[in-house]
Amino acid sequence: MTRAHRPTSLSGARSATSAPALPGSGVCRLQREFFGRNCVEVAPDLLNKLLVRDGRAGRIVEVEAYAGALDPASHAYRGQTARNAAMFGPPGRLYVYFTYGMHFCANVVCGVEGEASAVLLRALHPERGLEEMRAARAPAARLDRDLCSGPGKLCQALGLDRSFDGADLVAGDLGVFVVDDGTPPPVAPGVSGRVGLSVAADVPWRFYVAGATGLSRSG
DNA sequence: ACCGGGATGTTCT
DNA sequence: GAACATCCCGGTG
Repeated sequence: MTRAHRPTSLSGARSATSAPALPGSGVCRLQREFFGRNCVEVAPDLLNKLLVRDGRAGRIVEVEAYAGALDPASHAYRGQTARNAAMFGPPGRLYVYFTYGMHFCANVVCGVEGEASAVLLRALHPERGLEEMRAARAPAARLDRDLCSGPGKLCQALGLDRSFDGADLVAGDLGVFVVDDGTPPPVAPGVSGRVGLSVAADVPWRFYVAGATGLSRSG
């Protein structure tokens, strides 16, 4: 995949500056205000943003919204626990949980503190650090399009685990943040029911970049 | 292409 | 003890 420009400032962007724009490029980190809206609004707006973790980055191509206490499918539906505590914190942080005995999944907390509104990151288009991603996903992912084509896969590819639970994406804790490189979200994103749920799966809160390579299984 | 089963361990009932 | 916001591999059409 070709890029119009290579944002060289990405790799070195490690410090917790509050400046919205990185000097010398149209690339900017998303600030807390971006996440402080309802998950159903934030979810499609996250499409085509970059999730960055140190030298690795992928473009977000598939997400799902989970609406806290109002949503039977949300981990927050039955209130706060040790596991889901990060979701009840301020927006702009990660909620990372462990599931099926071997996989991690990452959410972006949004809304307002205490609301437990979140967006599950389901698939990325790999953009940078592909060698590291391949190493992290070996031996399973044979094709690059399978590196990040699912919520568990993208966490494995970027090395996101329990230690990233609660990481602040605005400050760039542990080298993780979300970046806008000027690519707008799709005007008409794909919309469908949510994947892998036994309750409230048909709520149309899955959003994806139509036609993108590397969507998850049910994409 | 599609489907079925097993892996694996944390969390909550 | 059951459920789980999953993934991978090996079967079959």
